[in-house]
Amino acid sequence: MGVIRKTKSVETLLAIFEQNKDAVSAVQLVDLLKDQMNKTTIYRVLERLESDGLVHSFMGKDGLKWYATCHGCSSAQHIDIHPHFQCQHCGKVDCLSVDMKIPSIPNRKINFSQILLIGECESCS
Amino acid sequence: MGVIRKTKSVETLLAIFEQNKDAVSAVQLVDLLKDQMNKTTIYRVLERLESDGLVHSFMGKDGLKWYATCHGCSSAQHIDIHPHFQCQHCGKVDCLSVDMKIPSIPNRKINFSQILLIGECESCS
DNA sequence: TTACTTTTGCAACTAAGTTGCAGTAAGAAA
DNA sequence: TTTCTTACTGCAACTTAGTTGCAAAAGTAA
Repeated sequence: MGVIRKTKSVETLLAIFEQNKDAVSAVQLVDLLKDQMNKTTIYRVLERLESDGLVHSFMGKDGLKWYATCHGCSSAQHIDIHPHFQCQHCGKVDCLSVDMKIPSIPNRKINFSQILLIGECESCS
Repeated sequence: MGVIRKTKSVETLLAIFEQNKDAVSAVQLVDLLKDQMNKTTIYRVLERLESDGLVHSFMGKDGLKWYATCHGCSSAQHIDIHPHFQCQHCGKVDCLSVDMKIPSIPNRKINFSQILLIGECESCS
């Protein structure tokens, strides 16, 4: 890990994440890039980008995997844990920069969290 | 909705939820009951129980659907929204009775939330 | 260029959850 | 109790997200 080669696929995906402030689902990427690269490649590149700390992943409300760029993470640690928002109507997801206090729970060690707020986005309400 | 018949399948599932304080995944139920009822039935009964306010569902960290009994909900409204905890090692999930403040986000209407805290449970740490 | 290693494409697979339809059983009405 | 209606169930086939194994291609360092 950490030795990512700068291949065409990697550059293509990174470019998409740079342009895109919102999160992008794996499914969207597979569809978007279906003429340019194989879906297996997409899933594997995303895996590599994540383990390298360039993007982070989380689950959307329907059990699909979403990805977005990281800020201040590395392969050693994903510190950029923040809530996400998903619109019930259009399905769009984005990262929120608010920070929510994680309570401590007796007898359990909490390592990270996935907070998804669900509702209506600006264009849908 | 609201007109649930008390069939054998419904009673079987409700009995499991009564015995079980932890949440149960659909997959676990399908496996547990594979000799007693069809998986289609399980998914459909769960759907009915949820829309009737008897159980609530949410996504686990691996994108599987989990269910747990509701307290104080009805078909009209699922008020029993609380965080869940999932153990990274054994995969077990349970409902937490802490309550977390949901921030309000400009330009977005938040209807509900899915908060999953991930870490190590008592028996795994 | 050579040699080595990572990355890619392909095809086949896995697993969760869904759908359509015909048959069965709850339970209200007679 | 029997009848009738409608909800419910089982089956088989399907859909879809994501994974795996392997051979071929492309990075990279020397």
